[in-house]
Amino acid sequence: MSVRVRFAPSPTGFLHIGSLRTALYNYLFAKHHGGTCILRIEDTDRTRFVEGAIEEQISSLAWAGVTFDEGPHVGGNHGPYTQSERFDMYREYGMKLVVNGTAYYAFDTAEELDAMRVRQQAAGIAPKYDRSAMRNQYTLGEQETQRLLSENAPHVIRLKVPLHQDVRFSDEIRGEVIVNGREIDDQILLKSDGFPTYHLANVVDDHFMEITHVIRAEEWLPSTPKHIILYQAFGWEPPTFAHVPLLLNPDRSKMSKRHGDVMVRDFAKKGFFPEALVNFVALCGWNPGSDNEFYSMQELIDTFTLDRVNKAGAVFDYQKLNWMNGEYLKRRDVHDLARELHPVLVERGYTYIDPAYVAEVIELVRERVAFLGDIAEFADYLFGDTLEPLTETGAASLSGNDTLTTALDTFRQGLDAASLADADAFKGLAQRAAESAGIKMGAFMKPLRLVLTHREVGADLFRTVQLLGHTRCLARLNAYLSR
RNA sequence: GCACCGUUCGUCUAGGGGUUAGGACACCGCUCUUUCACAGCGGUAACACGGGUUCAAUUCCCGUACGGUGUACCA
Repeated sequence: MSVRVRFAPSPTGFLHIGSLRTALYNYLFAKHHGGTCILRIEDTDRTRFVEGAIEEQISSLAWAGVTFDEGPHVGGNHGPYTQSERFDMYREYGMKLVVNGTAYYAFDTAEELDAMRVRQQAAGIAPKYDRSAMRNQYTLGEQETQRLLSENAPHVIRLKVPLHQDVRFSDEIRGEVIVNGREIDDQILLKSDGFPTYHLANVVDDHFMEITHVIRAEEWLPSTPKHIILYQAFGWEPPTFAHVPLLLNPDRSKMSKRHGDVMVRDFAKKGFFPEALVNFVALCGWNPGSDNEFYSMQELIDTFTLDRVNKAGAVFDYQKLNWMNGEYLKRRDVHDLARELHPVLVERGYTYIDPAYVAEVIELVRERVAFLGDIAEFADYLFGDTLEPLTETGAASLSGNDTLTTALDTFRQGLDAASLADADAFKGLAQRAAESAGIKMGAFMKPLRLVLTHREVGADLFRTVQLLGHTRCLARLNAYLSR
């Protein structure tokens, strides 16, 4: 049987980085096995629906390179792929369970349920639907139940959990999991608004969409026994489950907004390369058993297996992600990068943005920054005519030093006299200028950089001079010397 | 509280009955290009604890501790 997996987000907002990883693992697993990766929208909670969320999530996924073979946006022959469009199915299958005695009607109000939980907490017992004391099919009797139903009294359908039975399943990542039936709540399957809960919809859909492997976040592990019971109640074969570990905050709680960016769109906006993010996130909780840390999507597909997914949650290390992005910056094709950087340079109003020139600048400085966008800022003196003002300490280090001024002036005259073209020639010129003024080369380079770029750090100085060219160097030297 | 899941350097991880417990990020140091960086080299740093099993346990088993998740008419 061919592998079929699904990623099933709910349209409640932007795509979370943890969701991206779950989607990625599904995608990698499917592609590794030549299977099918399906997108399903779980929009059964009408109160949390966010307009545009589906489109945003799909585009975030596509940005990262995760695409789907079936889904609301691409079709497929197991649709519809949006749960709200499958509304009738859930009612139908929920009713089948009522008929076969594995689910039942309940009429409790929210207040009654709250009161029940308060009572249970006060008594020190686990909050759980009390089938024998609440208002339901069993306590009310068939007649009263039918009467309430005929009156259209608000009601839900609950799963009748077998109390004296261990529920067991084998998780691909965690192994055998066994839970006693008495620990499992009589979960609501159909809400009073007629919509299914996640639990029912998920099981019905996974069955009819012929899902073979459910790869989802660990937070679903505690409710999996309910799903197993549902499969049993329907007489269906459950899929294989694999619960992947959570992405964590530095304090080891579930990764959330409080500690930094968590939405995929935020990472994109910050300038992360999708390849770097995917590479990094794939390695958070999985690794192929090799020291290599760099994987293209195809290499991930080739090497991904569930048995190498870790059990423990992984703290999301932003610092290491930055490093990885820098590595991609160093490896990417400079001309592609120049093209990508172009709009930023235009926006900043720079004049020296010829593609070939920009590529040279990128080549020169990219090993010093982690983001492509940083280059515009880092090397602004190479893209524009005007310099940012000197810092106070920079200005102070230049002032009141006549020999330095002499050396700078000598360097300027040398530039003026000859048309030098390569970095070594500029270096020779600088050496002679320093020597004739009687200062060390080392003492000359820093001020020279300062005058030419108004920065204390930067790429190789003489390559910088070369890229700047005679005109701009002269202009800057003159501006300083005649201040 | 109860249930489930987890625990190798600060972080991501490799490993696995007998290893100098490996790599990466971060951090520190050194070297180098007569500058700042980059790079290269080196360093600090881990098997949560207690019992078993075994000739031998970080590795297997059981507890404990700690942490996480779940405990909704949310997903």
